[in-house]
Amino acid sequence: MTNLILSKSEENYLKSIYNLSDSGSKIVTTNSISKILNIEPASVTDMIKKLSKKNLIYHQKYKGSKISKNGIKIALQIIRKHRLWEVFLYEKLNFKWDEIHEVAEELEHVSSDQLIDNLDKYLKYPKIDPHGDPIPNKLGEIDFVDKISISDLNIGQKGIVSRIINEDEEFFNLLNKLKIEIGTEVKLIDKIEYDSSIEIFINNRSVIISKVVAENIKITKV
Amino acid sequence: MTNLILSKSEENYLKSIYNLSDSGSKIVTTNSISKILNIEPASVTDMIKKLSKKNLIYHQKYKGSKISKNGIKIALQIIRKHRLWEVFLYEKLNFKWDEIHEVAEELEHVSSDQLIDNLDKYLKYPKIDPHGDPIPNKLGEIDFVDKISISDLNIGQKGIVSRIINEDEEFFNLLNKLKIEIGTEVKLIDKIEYDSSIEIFINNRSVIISKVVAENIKITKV
DNA sequence: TTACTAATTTAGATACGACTAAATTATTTT
DNA sequence: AAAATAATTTAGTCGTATCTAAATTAGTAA
Repeated sequence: MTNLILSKSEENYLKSIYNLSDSGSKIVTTNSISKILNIEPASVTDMIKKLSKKNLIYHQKYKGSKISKNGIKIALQIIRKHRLWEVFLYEKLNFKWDEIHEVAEELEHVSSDQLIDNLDKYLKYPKIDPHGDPIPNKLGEIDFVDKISISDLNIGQKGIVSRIINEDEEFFNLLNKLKIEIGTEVKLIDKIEYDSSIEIFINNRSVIISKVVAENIKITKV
Repeated sequence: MTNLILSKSEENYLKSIYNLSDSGSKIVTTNSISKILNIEPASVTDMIKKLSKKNLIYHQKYKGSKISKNGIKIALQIIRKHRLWEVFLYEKLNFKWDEIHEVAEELEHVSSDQLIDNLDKYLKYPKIDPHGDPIPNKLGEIDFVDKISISDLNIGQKGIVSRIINEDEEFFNLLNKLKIEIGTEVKLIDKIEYDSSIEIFINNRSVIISKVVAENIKITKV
């Protein structure tokens, strides 16, 4: 039963539920789906029933939803498409880092296995998208990803920027100004208790970044 | 009033009406739209009312529909997207000539000017798609196209294959076998009155092709 | 443990884009 | 020119995906 054809809406719900569920492990509330998709809770309830009937999620009334094995499989294929298109837009069509998400949201719903497989090959089977998020392969296998932020380093420790969360332009401009990108080496110099901002050494100089910024920059320790 | 946002359905109707109208000049019947889109005439009538209200077509009850200036403009932008995606699929993703149409039908509805403009640039501003159909530019300007088929040549005259109509695999295989593609030179040797098939000289040998095949291969005289 | 609040679901409505059946108009044939 | 046929439109219905308002349930605080 893998070959259901899902509507664009169903795909969007499933993807959101997967994203909210911490790789399928957590139960997701109706409200959280409502917020992330900007759709009223009552409408979310309707769709939950639909996805439940198709065995893509399990749902307990008033308790929440959990994505099924098959649901995860399908969600990963949608995420695969999204991220491959992001690579295409970024590398081939010269889109900026903060411009790719919106267009990929549309492209991900074009359904053709041949299209995605050939695109994957054309892009030389990329492992991560331009934000550093891992791209599931054809089988739905995915490298799980660092959850360590810069602020989790101890003073004096180094890391490599591996993933940047957040799509918006302001954040993009800031990263650009600081010359922070995937692969950049950072070293934690100091934690400022007062406002939880941190001082880092990066590109041969030290800068202070706020707590929020630090949390959106994930790293691999070195 | 150029910046209407149209649904996928509206776009498909508009494109079909344009295609059936001989570049906007002819009046299009409800039935012909019904046939080409595989949608019941009653439903077509509904959509005609909608497009009429948006001034994309003019409609006279029981008489037919004519696409408006603005309708043409929008239709050409959809066709532009379709054909650019066809070039992409054919040249970059190694799709076969007969596989591109279906996927391009979906991709053409992704709406982002930046996407199409950058794709156009990436493909080096192609003038024709893999079938030889002209690609409208950003302004909607389009090179009009040869309407001469091989069978319109006189005996002994030569032409260059400029356009191949028809998407289906059988036809594709036949062209492949005969090594007919865009740019191939053909010479008319004889017209066979009995069944209107014709004998042509092509790739250093003579072959006989049926009337239907001949009509679907358009040429430029040399 | 009861009452309040927040989350969720139910009920009923709407827009879209399709359908069928029936009515109307146009066209063709006799 | 009337009758038959074909094309088109109208009327009414349906599924999808959304909404609002009201009812129900769960969780929290008194």
